[in-house]
Amino acid sequence: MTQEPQNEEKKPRRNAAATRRKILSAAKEEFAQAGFEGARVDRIADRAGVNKNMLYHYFGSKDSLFSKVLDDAYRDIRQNEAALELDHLPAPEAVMALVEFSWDYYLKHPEFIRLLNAENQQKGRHVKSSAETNDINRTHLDRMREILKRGATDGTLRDDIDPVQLNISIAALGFFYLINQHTLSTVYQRDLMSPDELAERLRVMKDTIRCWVVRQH
Amino acid sequence: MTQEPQNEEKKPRRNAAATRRKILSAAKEEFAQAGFEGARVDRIADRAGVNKNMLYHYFGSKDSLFSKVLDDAYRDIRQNEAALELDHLPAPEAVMALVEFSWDYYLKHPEFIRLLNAENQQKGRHVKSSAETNDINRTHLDRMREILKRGATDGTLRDDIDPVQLNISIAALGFFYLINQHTLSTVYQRDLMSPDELAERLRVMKDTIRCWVVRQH
DNA sequence: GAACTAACTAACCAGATAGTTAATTAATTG
DNA sequence: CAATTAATTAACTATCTGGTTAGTTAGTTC
Repeated sequence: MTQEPQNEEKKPRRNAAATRRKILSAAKEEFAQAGFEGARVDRIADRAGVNKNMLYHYFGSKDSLFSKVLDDAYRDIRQNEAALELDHLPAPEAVMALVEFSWDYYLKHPEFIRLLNAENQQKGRHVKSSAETNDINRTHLDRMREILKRGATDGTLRDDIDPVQLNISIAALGFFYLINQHTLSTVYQRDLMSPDELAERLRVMKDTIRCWVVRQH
Repeated sequence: MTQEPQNEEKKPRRNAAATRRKILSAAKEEFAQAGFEGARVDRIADRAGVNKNMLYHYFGSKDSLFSKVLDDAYRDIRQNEAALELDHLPAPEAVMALVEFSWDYYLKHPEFIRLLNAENQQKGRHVKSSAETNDINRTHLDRMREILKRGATDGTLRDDIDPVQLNISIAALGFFYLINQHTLSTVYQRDLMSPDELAERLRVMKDTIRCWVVRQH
């Protein structure tokens, strides 16, 4: 009894699942902070509190580890997005909800945009070979297509909006602001990350997108 | 006479100005391609066809060299922008001209957006200490402020548009599309860099911004 | 409880990395 | 033309890099 404490979770000295999890979490942080080339395998191991060889044991290489981190990141944002209940909303409000969602998600998960950035610096070579991520994003596009169709039919939205262009613009307005916060804050001499400025940016984004997609009467 | 050819430019074996220029040009390419951490000092020297120590002789360090490259990039885009003759245009058209300019400039100078990206990955630490870049960008903001004031006065533009937000949105819609072209093309399964798609993106950007800034009558 | 498997560790490696040193040589100047 | 200065080179260094090797040890299975 004394050997196995009962009211604490058991701490086996070996735990493959936990080790994998710790590595993935540490890798996400490190890749987001430093980019792919800037990330250091030793630093990931240190952050995870794990021997460096464990990364190679479980993931094979720095590249494969990054691919896994990226896949997980895409899955998480799309799962959260899919959890929104948009079907009962009027089409214009559904679009506004998506603008708000992507902004909130970027703010809550700053590592997401940095990982995407890192991947594009690598010319998207990891994401190209991920069938899963491709599936995930296809349904994401389909959802927007549905909303636009619904809005075009009931006359609330324009009928000539390309869902790809719209998705890109929604992401762009928030993503660019956040990823370039350092140069922008310096150049425009304003703390663009203050709560007031963040709220204002969301207002501008919604205003801009609404104006573009809503049918003018 | 035969020693110094007259109809060719002289090629002195030593040429400080030319060496500096070659280093800066090579550094711009390398930093844009690989980011700050990913860039290799040896590769810059090779590209420039110059001994590595020349970089240290003229620029002191990898960091200072990057700062210089970044400053030059900002100066170039703002100089080109300032050369536009916008005063005689109606305010809405002046805004459209600026949307078109930034898009064309990004396409013509893909290294510019990649350098900005690299700098933000470095948390903007180089640009913070560049007084010149700050000056350059202040006049860039003033120009937009003037256009908005003119448009608000003559009733063609809304009078509640923040020039900072507008500048950011204009940059965002193009910048994001281009910097993330690899993941976006994969995810949406479309070659977003084909001439047709590029033209369509400019159309969407102009449509979006016009709709937001123009006063609805 | 012996045999086996998978988790884990430590020490190591070859090549790369930013930056330095010290000497050489071409242009300039008085 | 001698002295000086600035451009240029090659060789070097200490440290870091992703990845490997070879072994040890904790759980599991039969």
